[in-house]
Parts: sequence; structure tokens; C-alpha cells
Amino acid sequence: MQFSKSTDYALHALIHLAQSERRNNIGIKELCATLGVSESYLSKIMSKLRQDGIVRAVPGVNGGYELARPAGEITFLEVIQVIEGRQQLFECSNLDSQQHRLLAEDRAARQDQDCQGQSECLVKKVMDGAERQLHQYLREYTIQSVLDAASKECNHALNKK
Amino acid sequence: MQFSKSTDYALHALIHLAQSERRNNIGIKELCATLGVSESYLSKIMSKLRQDGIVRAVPGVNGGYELARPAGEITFLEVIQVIEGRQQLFECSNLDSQQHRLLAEDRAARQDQDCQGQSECLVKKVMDGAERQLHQYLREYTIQSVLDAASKECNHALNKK
DNA sequence: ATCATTATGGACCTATGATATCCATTATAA
DNA sequence: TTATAATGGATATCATAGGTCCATAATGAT
Ligand code: SF4
Ligand code: SF4
Repeated sequence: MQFSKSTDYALHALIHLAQSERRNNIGIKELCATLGVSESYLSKIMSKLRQDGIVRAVPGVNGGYELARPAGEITFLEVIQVIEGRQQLFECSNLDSQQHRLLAEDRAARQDQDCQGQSECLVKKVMDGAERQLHQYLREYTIQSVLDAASKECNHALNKK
Repeated sequence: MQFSKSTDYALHALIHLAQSERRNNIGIKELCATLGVSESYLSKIMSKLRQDGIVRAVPGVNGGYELARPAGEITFLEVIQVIEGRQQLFECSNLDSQQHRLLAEDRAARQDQDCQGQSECLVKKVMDGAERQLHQYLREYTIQSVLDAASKECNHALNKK
């Protein structure tokens, strides 16, 4: 249970793009030099980010990438979901087991019409809750958050002198 | 980014053990019949749970498994960590990149003696925060939680009649 | 219009880890 | 002593992550 390296790369690439917003179109060469990743691999990742509308890309001379939206509107959650996919953290794999009938289906049957038919037990509910927690947290941080914190600390350091 | 099936199996097995606490020593045969999983695979998982002191095992006739501790003291987090391992959700993979120097090391250098030398940037901090959130949530639920909720709903259903 | 440049996407490869099985051995209680 | 049940090593299979290469398409500069 770990985030993939691709997610790491994607976040770092976006931060570099955000830091360089003045001059448009950062090429893949500059990106992979900054991140220390191979050009061919990073371009796959950038392509994904483009398909999901997080960056814009323009080919040709002086082409490259730029953020498609303000850095403050690109959340960690979004980036992670683009790269990792959107499967659930926990997926029931025993839906026809005796135990599932015991914990989920019989229970659902007892509850008659109200709250009907979701046929999920507490295990699933707890895990889904964990996922919601995680998502809520990751939605609160954006690419801009990282830049802000960096420059705030910079100012703080300057004020001390 | 998903929990493995093994984690699924482990949780379900522990719930069955907890439900059967009256009679000790549930054999692997009963467990895998209840869960609908192969005997050979589940035994690996049970072995891990034993090595980490979550269940006790006794071989031989009428042997089997039982919880090593009260179900209320076995948290989701613990089970997950035993099966999934304890690596961090996010591990920096570019610690010698130009960008890391920019975001983390230079910053650390600026801060002189106070708050010294951790050399981590905000990305890492956000991700570690996400992990803490997740862990805190998963620590609040135990195997007993699932049983309690199941029986409470059962009583509720009875009272309605 | 041509050209150098840059992103794109398909094909491909390798390494790693999850999932799964089999069996010989060990430990235990009856 | 013996039948039984857990253990751990070896092995197989499969999916995914991680990574490379190249032919093609798109673009701005000339
Ligand atoms: S609903 Fe509950 S019992 Fe059924 S498969 Fe999912 S986790 Fe297991
Ligand atoms: S500390 Fe920050 S910049 Fe450095 S590798 Fe980790 S996430 Fe990237």
C-alpha cells in the first residue's frame, strides 16, 4: 500500500510548472533535468495529466507544458487519482462467501424496506470511511499550498535578519 | 493504491474467530470454508498473524487458531500493518534531484539551528499528514466494533417487532 | 512551404510483488 | 504411538509498476 513513483513525479513536475508560470511552455527536457527522471517515462505521465485537463501541452519549437488551471485549483487528491486511478481503497473479494451472507445480506434482509439492499457489512463501511477521510484531507492541499509554504518560510527567514 | 486481498482475508478470519470465542481453536478448514478461500493461502496469512501476536495457534488434533487478545484490542490499523507491511504511504524517490535541493535542502539551510536538518519539503509533509489521518482513523476501529454493530442492529430489528 | 523541434502513443521489455499451490516437516493432544 | 493440524520452503502464475524505443503528428519559426 504505497503511492507509486509516478505520483511522486507528477506532483514534482506540477510544482515546477507552477514555479515557472511567468515563462510559458516548459519542455520535457527541462522537467526531467529538474526532477532527475528519464524523458521517456516522464512524458507518459505528462500525457496523462494532459488528458485529464491538468496541464496543457503544445508541440513544436518552443513548445512544452503549462498548467491548465491556477495552481490553487489543482488538489493533491486530483493528481493522485489521475495517476493511481480511481479504484476503491478496499474492494470486497468474498461477496459469495458464507461469512458475507452472515454479516451483510442477512442483516440487509432483516431491515426490510428501510435502508434497503446495500448489503455491505461494517468492515466495508469502516474501510470506505477511511478512504473518505483520506480524500477529504488530500482535497485540502493544492500545488499552490506547497509554493505558499515555501515562500512564507523564505520571508520568515528574511525577516529574522 | 489498494489494500491487498490478504488484508481482506485477515480481517474476515479474525472476525470469524471473534464470533466463535466460546469454543476455542478454530481450524483452518472451518476458516477457509467460512471465507471461501483456499486452505493453503489462508494458512500463510494466519501464520503472519500469529508471528505478530494477533492470534495463537496450536497444532495437532482439535488444534486451530484463537485470538491472542480481546477482540476490542485488535485494531484495523494493526491488522493492516501486519499484512501490508509498514512502509510509508509516500517515499521520496528524488532525494538528489535539483528540485529537492530547491524545495527542501536550501530551506533547511536557511533555518539555521532551529528546526534543523530534516530536509523535507511540503509535499512530503502533506503526504505524511495524510498517512497520519488514515492511521488515526483506522486505530479507532477494532474487530469488536464490527461484532458490536452487527449485534446492535440485530437487537434493533428485534425491538421493532 | 519547409524544417527543426517537441509532444504523442503504440509496442515492447524487465522487475517486482500479489496471489496461489504443493509438500515435507514439526508440534500437539488424544 | 498416532492421527491431526499448523508451519515454512519451494515453486508457479499473473498483474502491475517502472522503464525504453521509435515512428508519427503537430506546431511555430524561418
Ligand atoms: S460486505 Fe463485509 S462481509 Fe461482505 S465481502 Fe464486504 S467486507 Fe466481507
Ligand atoms: S522532500 Fe519534497 S522535494 Fe524532496 S524528494 Fe521528498 S517530496 Fe520531493
